[in-house]
This record gives sequence, C-alpha cells and structure tokens, in this order.
Amino acid sequence: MAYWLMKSEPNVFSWDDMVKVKKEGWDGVRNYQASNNMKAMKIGDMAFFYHSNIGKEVVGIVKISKLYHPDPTDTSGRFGMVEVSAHKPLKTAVTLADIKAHPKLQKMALVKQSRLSVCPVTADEWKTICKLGGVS
DNA sequence: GCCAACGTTGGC
DNA sequence: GCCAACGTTGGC
Repeated sequence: MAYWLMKSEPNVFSWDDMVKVKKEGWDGVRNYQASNNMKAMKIGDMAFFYHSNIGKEVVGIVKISKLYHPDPTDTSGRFGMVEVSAHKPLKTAVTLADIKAHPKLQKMALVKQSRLSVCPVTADEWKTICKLGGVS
C-alpha cells in the first residue's frame, strides 16, 4: 500500500465538495510526473487531500477507488486520471508551515517540488502527518 | 499581485 | 538536440 498527496485549489474543488460528491474523477492533470504518479496508484492506496493556494493545508484523506485510465478531457491523449473517494477528514488541518517546521517532514516532495500537484508520501511522513492531524 | 521555480514550446 | 522564450503553478 502506497501513500500520496493530491492538491486541489479549494475555490475550484474543496474538501467540502469532495465529501459532498463522495467520489471524484481526478481529471485535468497536465503534468507527466503527476500523471505518472497516478499511474503507479493502486486501488486502496491512500492520499492526503491538500488545499493549495488558499489554506495551504492537508485537510482530509481520500482512497484511490479507480485505477489510472485515460483522461477524456485531455484531447492529446497524453495524460490520465484516477478516481478517489472521500475517506475521512483530519481532526486538525496540517498546514504547510507545520510541515516545514517539522524535522521529519522537511524532505517531503510537497516541500521540495512545490509545483507537483500529485506527489508521493512515505509511510513515515504519512504517520507523522496523521498524528499531527489527530487521526490514526 | 508579485515572483521564483520549473515545465513546455518552437526556432534554429 | 539545444536553448531562449513563454506559460503556469503556487507560495509569499
């Protein structure tokens, strides 16, 4: 089982929206690295739901519910998508500042490659953020 | 709103 | 195949 982090701008698609729709196709990714990360996802993998730009914080956890497949909104046929379903919210949102301040989290892909919208999370980082977020 | 980082495009 | 120009993302 692998762990990931997926970014969304809350003014476009927020955690509240995610909870409301329950399942969401993660289309619109136009970056090879992010797309390749989705290709590596398996059913049941978990991902943090991160609010970029506004909030800049991890707010919830989603599960991968559909494997990588071509993104119909990409007419070039180069990029794909997965589907995620809402799992549970964090009790306390974990902000980017929290992550940067934590010695164990400073090497996260989220910090090192700020522009990557779908990035991997190690098991250790996952546990640490869950603890900070008040979930087990 | 600005700008750094970085990915992509297109001319050569 | 290189690299300059340009566009986009996302933190500040």
